[in-house]
Amino acid sequence: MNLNEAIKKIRNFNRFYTSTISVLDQDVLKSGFSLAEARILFEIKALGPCSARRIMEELTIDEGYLSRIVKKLVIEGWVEKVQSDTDQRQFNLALSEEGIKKMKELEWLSNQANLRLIEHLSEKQRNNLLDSMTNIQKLLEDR
Amino acid sequence: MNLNEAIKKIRNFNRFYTSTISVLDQDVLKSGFSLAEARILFEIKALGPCSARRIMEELTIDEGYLSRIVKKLVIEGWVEKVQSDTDQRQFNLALSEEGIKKMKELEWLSNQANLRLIEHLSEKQRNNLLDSMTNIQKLLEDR
DNA sequence: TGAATTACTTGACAATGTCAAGTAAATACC
DNA sequence: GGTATTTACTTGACATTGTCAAGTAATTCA
Repeated sequence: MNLNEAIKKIRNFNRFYTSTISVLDQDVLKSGFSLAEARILFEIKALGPCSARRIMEELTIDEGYLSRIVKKLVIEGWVEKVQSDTDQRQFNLALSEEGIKKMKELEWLSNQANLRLIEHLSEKQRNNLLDSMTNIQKLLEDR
Repeated sequence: MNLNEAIKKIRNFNRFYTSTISVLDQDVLKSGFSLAEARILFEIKALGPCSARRIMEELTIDEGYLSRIVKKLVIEGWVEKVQSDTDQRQFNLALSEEGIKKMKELEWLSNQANLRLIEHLSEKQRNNLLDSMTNIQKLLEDR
């Protein structure tokens, strides 16, 4: 297949996969969190207690916007915010008990959605799918 | 690989591929169109002259919002809107000359972005990549 | 014919995101 | 040590994006 055909095929796959993933995301976003809120919560979960600055290094997000969202998450009880001992300008952000529970729920929803994606496959097909994913990732990841 | 591991792997791939695609989209969205505008333009391009109603069948979008965006696209000269002969409530929406040119430009940008994605691959690797994509699509598309 | 439906528009508003100025703490420089 | 600069976060003002429901005119159905 020549380059032009290849690009066409890739764009086709991109369209297909975007719509597949967006279906998966719907469940998680039924949680009542906005996309930005969810991204921030996932980041805090992934990083563990961290500063807003640290989150900004990971996520492309406006500083003021982040500040306001964190404020909201704190008010709603998902996140706890404690001024840092070593630097009083900073705050340690961490999931509250409630937040941890909620994030587990979201993980579960996401897992269910992904399960629905593959539950119709045999084990052989499933492994085949995973191989293809690994393959794509390997080919595209170091550019 | 068992189901739980499989789901984990798939979620990992989803994260990877979302971020890959979002890099691709950035170029196109530098065109100055909002996401909604771009989606509508791509839809008009794909469908050819069509009504707003027809676009709503394809895209999930609020009726009023669509109406306003079309209005804006007409004012900016990308789209032409002609009242239908057979049903005076409807309007035929089509790309203008300018719109056609602009969309070709966007296609080109998107192709370039996708090219950058694969230009480091040998022909063999490229075919391998495409095979994997075809494979994933086949396994996931009819659920 | 007139009641219901359809296609689109508009007003009011809510949610999301951006920019720049502001505050206070930490660091750098002389 | 004092002050200038930088850093971390906050806030106000505003722009963009998206939603809901009411409104208008044309069409369809009974």
